[in-house]
Amino acid sequence: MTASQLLTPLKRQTLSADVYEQIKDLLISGRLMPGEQISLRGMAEALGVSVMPVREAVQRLTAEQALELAPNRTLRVPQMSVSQFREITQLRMNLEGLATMSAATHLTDDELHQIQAWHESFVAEMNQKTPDTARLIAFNKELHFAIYRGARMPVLMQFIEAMWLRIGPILNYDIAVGSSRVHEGTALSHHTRMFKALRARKPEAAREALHGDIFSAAEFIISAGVLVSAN
Amino acid sequence: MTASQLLTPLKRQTLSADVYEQIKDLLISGRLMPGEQISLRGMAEALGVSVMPVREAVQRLTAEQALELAPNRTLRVPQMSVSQFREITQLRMNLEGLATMSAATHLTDDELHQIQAWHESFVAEMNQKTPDTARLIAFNKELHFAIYRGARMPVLMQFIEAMWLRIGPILNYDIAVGSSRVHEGTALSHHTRMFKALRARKPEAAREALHGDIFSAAEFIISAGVLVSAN
DNA sequence: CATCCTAAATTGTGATCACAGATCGGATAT
DNA sequence: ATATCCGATCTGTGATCACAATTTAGGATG
Repeated sequence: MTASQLLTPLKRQTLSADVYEQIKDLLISGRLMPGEQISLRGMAEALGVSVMPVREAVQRLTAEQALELAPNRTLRVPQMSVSQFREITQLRMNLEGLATMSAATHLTDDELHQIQAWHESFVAEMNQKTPDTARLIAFNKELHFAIYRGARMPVLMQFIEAMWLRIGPILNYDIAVGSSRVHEGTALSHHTRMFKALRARKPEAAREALHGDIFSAAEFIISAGVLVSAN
Repeated sequence: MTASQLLTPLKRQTLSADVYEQIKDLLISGRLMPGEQISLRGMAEALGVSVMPVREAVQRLTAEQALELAPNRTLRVPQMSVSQFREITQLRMNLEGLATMSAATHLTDDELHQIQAWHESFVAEMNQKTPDTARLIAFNKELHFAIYRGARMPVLMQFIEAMWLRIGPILNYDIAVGSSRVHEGTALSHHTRMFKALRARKPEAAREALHGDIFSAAEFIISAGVLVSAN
């Protein structure tokens, strides 16, 4: 084996893809608030590139409705209405439920251990005196996606990512307001039930636990009143 | 009402969106074959615009996996493997089934009549001595999407369109090879059952008819051998 | 002190040029 | 006649400029 084979390429092939991943991360981890404005030139300057790569990245995110072009020709993170959120919640229960059931029958032992590791990281952070909400969000995401990857359904995976991309900013708004202690306590029990069902290879039980997780989180978000009324 | 309100805008706001719709139509109606190569400059010249709008349109289609960038830096319509097609078929049954059930309870009478009109157009074309396959494909698409629009679920609608965009070229390859008489005969009975169930406001029955439609079409495509073996 | 109007700055969109990598073609050598 | 090499051409990607539409700032006027 030569030395060059040991190296992992430092730079991505295209700047556009790189910029896309960065903005996507900002959105999915919730560091961009709904309604916040984005500027092509501002982004380009902040990233040290020309506007071209930013344009293509933003174009793609706009296509995925993760960003929107206001009639005033300004880009911004879209607001979300209650009905939109309800629809996405219904689709999440359906699609992520399907992925979870498939994962229950396809997961390898290694993958199961990886999932357990993320679950334990989540629990550990919860037990801190002052849990870091950003880390909780991240661990929660890794836990869920580790499961979905085990479904062996790449197209489904893409749809799930698209939904998370759109609800990411909402989750942020939630933690920005603070106080989601109650919900996170219930999230824990759902995660535990889900993991045990996956380990026991029980698809229906795993899906039911997931449904409980998604549903309780959605109820919390809706009751928090961070969503706009009409479209 | 002034005269200007009667006019429908001839030109779209952005050329990019216009180009995107055109290429999307080419793909979804199946006039681009899997493996066929695309060139930015070629497309731009054919459409009479510069490469910029084509770049953004193609970028978006690549993100939706309706086009792919080969390692040789050439753009082409992706091939589809049997496993990919099977996954999309499963997701179609799930998502389009969900849309159909929702439509069964939300459809207005006007929308129901519109669906009937598309159905009858399909039947009429079938009864021609030499049915135009392109028209059959178009009527079939309009019929299905008229139903899905009635579901009142825009996010779901977007996912369904993304799936049709990816299987469009396969449908073409099918009709290009010719001879899908048998399948279309069965498609007709499924459509009739589906329409009657919708008119009777029976969600489960409508979904079952749709499942039959999708499943039989998928079986035909797979047995036709137009899909590649591995990824 | 409030209001209106004008000019400067900022927005996304489109066109053009430059560039590196890959492909294809033709000529040369064996 | 066949293989090989080298240059012309084509590919997508990135940067820069131009433009129209919009917003914003500021000054003049009531």
